[in-house]
Amino acid sequence: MISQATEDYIKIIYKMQGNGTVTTNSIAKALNVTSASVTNMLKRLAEMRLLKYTSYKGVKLTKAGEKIALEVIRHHRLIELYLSEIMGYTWDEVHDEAERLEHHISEQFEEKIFNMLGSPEFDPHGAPIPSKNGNIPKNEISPLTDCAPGDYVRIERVSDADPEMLRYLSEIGLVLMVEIKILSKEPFNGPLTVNVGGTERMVWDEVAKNIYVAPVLSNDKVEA
Amino acid sequence: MISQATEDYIKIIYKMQGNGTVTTNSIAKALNVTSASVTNMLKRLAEMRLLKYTSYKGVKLTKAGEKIALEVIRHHRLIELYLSEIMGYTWDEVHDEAERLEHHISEQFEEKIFNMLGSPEFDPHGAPIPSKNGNIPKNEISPLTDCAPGDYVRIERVSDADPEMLRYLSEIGLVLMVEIKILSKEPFNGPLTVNVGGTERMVWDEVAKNIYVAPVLSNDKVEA
DNA sequence: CTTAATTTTTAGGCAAGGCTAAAAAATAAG
DNA sequence: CTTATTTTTTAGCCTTGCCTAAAAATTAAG
Repeated sequence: MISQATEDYIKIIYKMQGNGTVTTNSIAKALNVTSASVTNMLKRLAEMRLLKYTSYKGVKLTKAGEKIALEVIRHHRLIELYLSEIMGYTWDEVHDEAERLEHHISEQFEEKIFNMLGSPEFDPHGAPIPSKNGNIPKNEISPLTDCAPGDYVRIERVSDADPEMLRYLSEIGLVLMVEIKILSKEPFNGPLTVNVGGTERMVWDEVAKNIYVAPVLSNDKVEA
Repeated sequence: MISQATEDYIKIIYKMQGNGTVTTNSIAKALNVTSASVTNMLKRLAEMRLLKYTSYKGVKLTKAGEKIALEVIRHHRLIELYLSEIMGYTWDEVHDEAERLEHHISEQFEEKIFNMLGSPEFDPHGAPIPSKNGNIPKNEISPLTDCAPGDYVRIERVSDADPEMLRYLSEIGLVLMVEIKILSKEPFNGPLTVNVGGTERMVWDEVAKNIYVAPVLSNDKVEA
């Protein structure tokens, strides 16, 4: 049996691999444990062949490690969607519940909710749900902070890290699939102004960096 | 935070308190650990004031211990019912899934499923679901083994201990709320014959002792 | 009432996963 | 290139829960 701690380490390492080198310290910060504990755990994970670990260098998941990461992430995101779609949770409530349940559901449970949800590809924050065999649905998105005045975009994903932020975002109407127009943008990571549902909103850096968008194509507009 | 092991001990002790003295050995057998482990754990549980423990004598839950037991049991039975009613699990599949999940759902999750299920009082095996404040719904039932020829009874509860047995019971139509007539009974714990849905069935002791029934009252019959 | 059998506890270990404090390695600065 | 700073690892310790083997207490049998 694979422990919850193991799953948590593997998952966080997988996520961090996406953006640069994974260091002992960064894992420690992400999991809120000491670096000494991390070193200790990394050795054990290496022994289990879930990752390659070179002292003082860094860490890289093996195929086996990645498989586990994807399974846990699949569980997490399916559960988030289930809580939101079927059980009436709001998008700021789902993360904490999913964080615990992801470690304890059976294959059968996973299959049931996957079917009940109609083989979904994205969770309530727009994050892709890895398929059973580890494929990750793609969608072309870029940070809202990269937009320029005049752009017409759709919100495709938001970070689920901070529930407070999620509540604020729904308050001002910045929710998934909403289309917004970029009105202005100040230099030096200054605030943007956007038009969302007819209202003009100021979106400064700390908020904007939680939001990812895709351009709305002209034929999409026609369809709508 | 209260650990899963703690919850498991408390729950099993609570259940065993119902039928006689709870001994170190009996706990060990029920949890499939050694008696030494049990002694060890009992000391810690006593320190936490979840039970009174007298060496070589026995064990008795405190109010605090009972409260925890009832919470866990409430979780377990609500989850079982949810899996069965909403997610399409069969009654032999729900126990194992609930056994893990019961330790990891939030108050919010509990409330949601409780409401989705319409404030239910009994789980899919007919076991009572303790209310939030610890009340246990009553229903007057007796073991099928106590029935006499001529009795006309309704199945109100079955033991959920053995999934195999549950599958067998549904196969032969002995499911919850079914009404059966006792046709005959042999002495010395011999088999009963019963009429279930027009079919005559033999029900011997090992099967019968999983089944609890209530007499069907004449006005119930009229209603039906 | 004494011996045998059973139950329970004690003693000592082990693995997981944490921690702190100190040592060692790597990196950055002068 | 040497010193300071930061990062990582070692060493040693702790708690939770489990184990085995042996000792002690209780219960049963003769």
